[in-house]
Formats: sequence, structure tokens, C-alpha cells
Amino acid sequence: MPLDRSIIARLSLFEGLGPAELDSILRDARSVRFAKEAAIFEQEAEARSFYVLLAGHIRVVRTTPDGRQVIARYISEGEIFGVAAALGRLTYPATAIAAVDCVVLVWPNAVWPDLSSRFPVLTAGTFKTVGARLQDTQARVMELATEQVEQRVASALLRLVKQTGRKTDAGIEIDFPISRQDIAEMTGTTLHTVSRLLSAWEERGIIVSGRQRVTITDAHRLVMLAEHRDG
Amino acid sequence: MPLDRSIIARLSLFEGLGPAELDSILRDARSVRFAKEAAIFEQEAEARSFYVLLAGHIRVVRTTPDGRQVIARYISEGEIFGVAAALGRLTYPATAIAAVDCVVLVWPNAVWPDLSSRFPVLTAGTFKTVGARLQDTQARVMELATEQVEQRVASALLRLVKQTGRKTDAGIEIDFPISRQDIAEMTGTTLHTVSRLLSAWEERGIIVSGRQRVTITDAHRLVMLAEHRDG
DNA sequence: GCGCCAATTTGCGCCAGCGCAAATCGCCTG
DNA sequence: CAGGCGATTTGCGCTGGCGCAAATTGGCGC
Repeated sequence: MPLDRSIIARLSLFEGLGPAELDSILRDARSVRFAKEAAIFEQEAEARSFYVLLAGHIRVVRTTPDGRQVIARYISEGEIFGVAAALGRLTYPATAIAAVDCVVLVWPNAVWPDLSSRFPVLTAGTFKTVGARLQDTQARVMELATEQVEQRVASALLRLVKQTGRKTDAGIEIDFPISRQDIAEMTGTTLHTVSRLLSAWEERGIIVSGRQRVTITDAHRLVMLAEHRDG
Repeated sequence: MPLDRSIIARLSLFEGLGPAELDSILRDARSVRFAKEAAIFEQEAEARSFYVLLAGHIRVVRTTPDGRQVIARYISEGEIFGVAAALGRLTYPATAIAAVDCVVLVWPNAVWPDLSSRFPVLTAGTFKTVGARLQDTQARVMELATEQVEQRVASALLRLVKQTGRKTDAGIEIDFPISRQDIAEMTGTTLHTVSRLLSAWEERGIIVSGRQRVTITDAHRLVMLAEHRDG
């Protein structure tokens, strides 16, 4: 049963492609479901496929030789990921884990050169995605190098709500389960420090939070915290 | 006076291209010389060109809104850089400064789509470079997030000697002037701490250093320092 | 060869944030 | 609805490394 082109037609990565072209691209793909906390691919494993996330949220984690983990980024719907091979790598540099139940499209790497040359839009879009990632990553280096923990955590939350925020009556909620530990691994600190910060912010009415859940109620003040050292 | 193809024939970026193709690529380029400490392009400036470094070393620096600087990377001979436009950006994300007198090739951005489609090797090579950079940058995030200052400085020195090391009778020397401040801006610390570390290492015979100059005399012990917390 | 200036070194005090440990809390399961 | 477990909170003490400031050094221009 072939995949319906409607599932990718709306994605910016495939913008400007006609129905026949979309079908042609989909012919090489298959759709796969991953349960929450399942690994889509693992760090160091041979890169055999690249992916597009259709539904869900994915956590990309790198582990150091001594077992410490750092969250490289979260992937949202519509994004292409796992493009290691296109970047000239033989293995995945990180592990991708479904933060919630997910649906992804999978292409075997072998079709990349062909797809890439037949659809320059796709190449350009992938360049753009990778470029944006390089940007983000460098911005994080800047943050880690120059900012205090409080600023970094505030920025991380703001980035998350911007990327995946869902309006609720209390404010904007991060749309998937995220623990203090996760936030610590995004910002280079410990879950203890994150917990203390979130508690203090909750006290001041900037956020409300619970188990694996954070809602920003006063984004403006959080921005102040992220930028300055007041709030 | 047209540029001679021999100046780029040896670069891996242009590997596999024939004489006519090299000439064709060079037709759009011009060669420019930059004096030490001159800026090749500036952060936030409109991205009009992309570059290949023919001779010298370039320091890529990002400045925060409040004026703090972080060295994103050093560019070595043969590398393509300033590819902001190919990545879908309108401005340069950082400032590029000649660490020593440099010679670069410059292409106007306008020719990229054409070159890229005519020479897939070039596209792939650029992908590869950008991918490697993304790798490096993420490795730095890991370091900043999980390692102590001593490890980070040791790793930075090792990366520099690997990239640009020049053998001397005392050991391997970093091939361009680099200050304590520069090292601090690469590792997210202060020149004071870097100075203290280098002094201690010199005491222990691991390096010798002077004004804007560092030579590794015992790389093995530096690797130990970078990995562990002994040495 | 002298003087100037930037780069480097080093001492000292302080504090943000980590490590450790213990207590709670919420959810999910049986 | 009790039990169990992982997530979270919070107290406490310690320290790596920063900020400040002053002294010293090495090289370069004149």
C-alpha cells in the first residue's frame, strides 16, 4: 500500500514539488511507528537511513565515553534528521529517541544521491536545515561559554516553547514530557540546580510545573531572565 | 590575468575535477590578500561571497550582544568558508579575521547555485565540510557541558596542534600566534585560568610557551590530561 | 639601545553551583 | 486502594575557577 502524498505535501522541505514528484520520492520511503522511549537510531551505529518526522517529538542524545549524556536537540514534526550519510559520515553521531509515540518516514541512504540530484529543492532544504542546526549549536556554545546557569536554563525553556509550545489556559506548555534531568542535559548543569531554579520561578509566578511538565505563564519575565541578570 | 588552476588542483574540495572544470570554476573567482588581523568578513554583514583559504590561518569569532567574544574555530589552508548563503542565511553569523597574512579565493554568492549544480563533487564536499563543522561544534558543546576547564584547555591545544601543528626541535608548535586570551575564548574560560594552567604544564615539562606561542613537548601526557583527571 | 605597550603571570578573596544525602511527592500497577 | 518506584525537592558544605589588581616580561618601533 503506497503512502499518500498528502502526508508530506505540506512540509516545507518538499515545497514546490508537484504530485508526481512527491509520489516518486515516497516510492522509496516507508512509514514506521516508534513507541515512546524507543530508539530510532543509535550513536555509533552504521548510518543506513535518513528520516523525516511526521508526528511526535524526538530527543537527540549524545553520550560521552564515560557515560554522561547531553541532549543535542529536539526534533519537531516535519524536520528531516539522521542525515549523517549526506554529510559524509558513516555512523550516526548521536542517538535519537522518541520522546512520545512517533511516526517517521524512512529512506535508505542509497537513494540520497539520486533524490538529491533530481530535486535540488531537497538538497537546498537539507543544506538549510543543517545550516540552521549549525547555527543553533554554535549559539549553544556561546551560551555555555559566556552565560550563567540561570540564563541558560531560561533560554532553553524559551527555545522549547517556541519550537513546540502548546497554548493552555495557564500559559504555554511544552508539548512533551520533559524531566528536570532532561533540562539539565540540555544546559550543562545538574537536575538539582534545574529543580531549584524552577521552584524559584514557580514561586515568582513565571512558570508552573509538575512531573515531566513545564508551562510558561510569564514569558516576558523569562526573557528578561534569559537576557539579563534580573527579572 | 587569470588564476592558475594549479592553486586549487591539490585541494580535496576540488578532487576529481578536470583542468577545464577547474578553469571554469576559477573564472568566477578572484584572489585577495589580507594582512594579519584584517577582517575577511564581519558578523551580521550581508553575505555576498564565499571563500577558500589558500594560505594562512583564519580565526572565526562570534561576539555576543554584550560584547563577549567566543572563537568558533580556526580555518586552515584549503578549507571553504563563509558559505552562509549556501546554508540559506542572508548574513554571516561570525567575523573572520586573518590570524596571519592570508591569501583567499573569493566567489560572489550569485555563482553558487550554478557551480553547485554543475559540480556535484563541490556540493558534496561542502556538505562534508559543514557536516564536519557541525560535528566539531557539537563535540564542543559536550566538552563545555561535561568537562572541567583543565580538560577543555588540554583538548583545545591538542586540536590545534593536530590541525596546524608544525614540528620543531622542542616539539610540535602551533603554527600561528595565539594568545592566552584566544585560548580562553576557545574554551569558555578566562585568560587568567589559561595562564595558570599553561604555567603549571610548563613546570611539568608538558609544554613550552611564550608570548602568543605554544609548543607541545609531551603530547601523550596532554592527552591524559584531556581525557582523565590525572596526567 | 631605550622606552613603551601589550601580553602574561600571580596573589587573594569570594561565590555560583556541584556533589551528596535524605525526605517527599505523584503516578502507575497490581 | 495500597505499594512501589522514579521524579522532584531541599538542606548543607565544599571548591573550581572567576574577578580584581598589581607586578613582570618580552618584543617592537624609533
